[in-house]
Amino acid sequence: MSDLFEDDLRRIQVLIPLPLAGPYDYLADAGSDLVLGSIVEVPLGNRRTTGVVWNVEVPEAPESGQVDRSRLKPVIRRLPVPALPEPVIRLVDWVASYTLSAQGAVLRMAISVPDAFEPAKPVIAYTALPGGADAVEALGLRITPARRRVLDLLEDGPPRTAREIADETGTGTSVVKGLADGGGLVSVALPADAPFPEPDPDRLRETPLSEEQAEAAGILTEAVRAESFSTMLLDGETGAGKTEVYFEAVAEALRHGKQVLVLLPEIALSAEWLNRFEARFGVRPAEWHSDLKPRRRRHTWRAVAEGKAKVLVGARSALFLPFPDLGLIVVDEEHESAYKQEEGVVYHGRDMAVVRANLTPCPVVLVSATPALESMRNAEQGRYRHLRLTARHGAATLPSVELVDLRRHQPERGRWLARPLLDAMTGALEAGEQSLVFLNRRGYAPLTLCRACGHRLECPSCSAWLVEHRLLGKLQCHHCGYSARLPKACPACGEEDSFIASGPGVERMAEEVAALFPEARFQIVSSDTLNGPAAAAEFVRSVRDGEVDIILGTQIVAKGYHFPKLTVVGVVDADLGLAGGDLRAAERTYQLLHQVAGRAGRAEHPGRVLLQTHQPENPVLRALADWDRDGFLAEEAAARERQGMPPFGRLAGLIVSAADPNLADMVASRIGRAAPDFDGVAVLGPAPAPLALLRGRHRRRLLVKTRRDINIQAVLRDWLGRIDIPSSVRLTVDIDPYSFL
DNA sequence: AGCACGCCGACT
DNA sequence: GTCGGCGTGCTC
Repeated sequence: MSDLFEDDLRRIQVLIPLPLAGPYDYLADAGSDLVLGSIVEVPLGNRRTTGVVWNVEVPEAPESGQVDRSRLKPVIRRLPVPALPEPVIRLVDWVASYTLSAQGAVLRMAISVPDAFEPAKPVIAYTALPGGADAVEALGLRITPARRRVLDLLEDGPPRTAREIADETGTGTSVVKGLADGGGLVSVALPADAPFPEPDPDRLRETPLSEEQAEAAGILTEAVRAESFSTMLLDGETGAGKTEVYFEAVAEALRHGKQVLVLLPEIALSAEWLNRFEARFGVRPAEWHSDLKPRRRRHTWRAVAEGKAKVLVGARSALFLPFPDLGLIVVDEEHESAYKQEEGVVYHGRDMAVVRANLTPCPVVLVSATPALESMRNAEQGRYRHLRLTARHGAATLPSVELVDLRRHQPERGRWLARPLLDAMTGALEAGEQSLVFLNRRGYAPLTLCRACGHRLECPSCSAWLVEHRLLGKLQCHHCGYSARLPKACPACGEEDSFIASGPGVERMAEEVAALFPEARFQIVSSDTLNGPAAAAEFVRSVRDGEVDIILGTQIVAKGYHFPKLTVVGVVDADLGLAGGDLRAAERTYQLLHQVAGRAGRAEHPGRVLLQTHQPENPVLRALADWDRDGFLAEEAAARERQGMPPFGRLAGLIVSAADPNLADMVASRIGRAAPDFDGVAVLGPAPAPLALLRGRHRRRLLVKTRRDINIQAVLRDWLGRIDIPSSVRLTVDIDPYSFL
């Protein structure tokens, strides 16, 4: 290679969206327009891949372990999309460092949009030839029945694609192609993707804000105008009008030409939210979630990157979208554990939203009726500005919450609803009102066992019982995809038809309700029955229109919906989430049951909530009965502080998993033996993880607890970096674990 | 994530 | 004698 040639090429770094620890070095033309964040195509092995320019000024440092210049390959080309904004690049670095993940694995979350980097292909659509069928015939084309239907369809209406024409006329696309090739149709190129309409910040509001709302909205809009980083906790009961308040901040960002990101935990269920947004701003926002079709996904990604999508509502992965001009982030239902990603890069969407806002910089608003303990603590410490909304809308009052002591009010044998709840439901039914029976268990029964020998049906690849789903006629594992029919004979003792269901799920509750209230119309609502926005919308409509008397629901009904005629909420087993040694069991149970309770009596009708429990003296249940959220949080915080648990200390979970149980044990104990031994760091384990077998892999767990002033990532990097881990063994690090599974 | 390399069982 | 199973390791 001549010196002249080498001088024209400079060394740059490109991060590739593969689980690689850092960027690779490539060569680029000295005069090329590559900048930090440019999206490029590069050779990798014998294939090509997409990557992002991570560093444009890399000095030659031959002695430093840098890959030798002679091994570097040149960048193939820059792709025709805007460069990744710098805050996104810094976010990727930050998340990788915080979660101890490979940088490339984090980048994948930001650019895993197949084909988004090429100009969109125009869509060809067809319209009728002027002159109709006669004109077509004049071209020498025969008018077959199928062709006739196509021409009739295109007589009026907009241009349609070949696919649409085929579907609407019951032919194949070949008929359309045949006509078009012969010149019998006019083809037009549609703009590839319809542009995202601009939300109108100044569309009239229907209801003016209350004084309290206006004050909170004023603080938020002021933060938006400041265009600097700040965090606000918008805290108020369901029905207090939190959404209207943050919509004002969204409007203010729009007036300043800024983009807005709204994170929601369950995008599929947010038809309600989208309708409210549309009512306020006149158009629907852009959406981002896992079931977007690839085409829509690509279009949305580009529209965000080009600054054309002004408001985007999305699930946690939307955090990594390339907003060039972000002016506000909202995290609604900030306490939701759905924000925690548990697979791959393990991160918490709410926390990373705060980081994203800091790097941008822009304000971030965390919104909840039951804020996470961490968020409350940050508010108390003055790190977050705490905005409280205290009034509930209109005439609605808080529901009354009663504990039903199951030791005193024992349901009949084989039944789960106790007398006080049954009476309340009867009352609602007679008054023409609705009830919700809440049980956070999908399916018919959580456990199926053999009457003859006691054998329990278990998942072959997880340590979990198979759950009977009678509606599907299947047994299912809720941790992997395993599904099977109920066997005729017991696999352990061979006895036939010996299986009995043990314990209730929502399907079984429906059976009980049907037996006790034969005249009532009921509906089961779980993720099995509510699989998609259309089903969710239909459910909401049928309840609103009074077509349902009793809802049997899992946690899927806990959020977002308000039903004016729902006056009784019964929780079948309020103790369900409290069992087990999970750090956040109490907090999560409180949040979930508070939210479920909030479904009762939202209009003029006062609501009644009945919590069935075996431990009415439990602080979580007492706090629920007294509607004393802050008292509960204070008590919970004190307990965590005593134990040095988050947010008073730092916690990390290490999960070692392998197909071979002995190998998992060996590596786990190797890690345990190498554990650092110094003040402020405690290591528990290794022990079998709560799900000791998951998807065929044996799992061992260690918990690392450190003082708050210790950099737990540095401790882990140093410790784990010295351990030799065979490639068949996987080590997952979970910083700030939420569930201990 | 791909894809090649590499070392042990059933076949034209 | 080969074709091919997927375990292991590398990609600037």
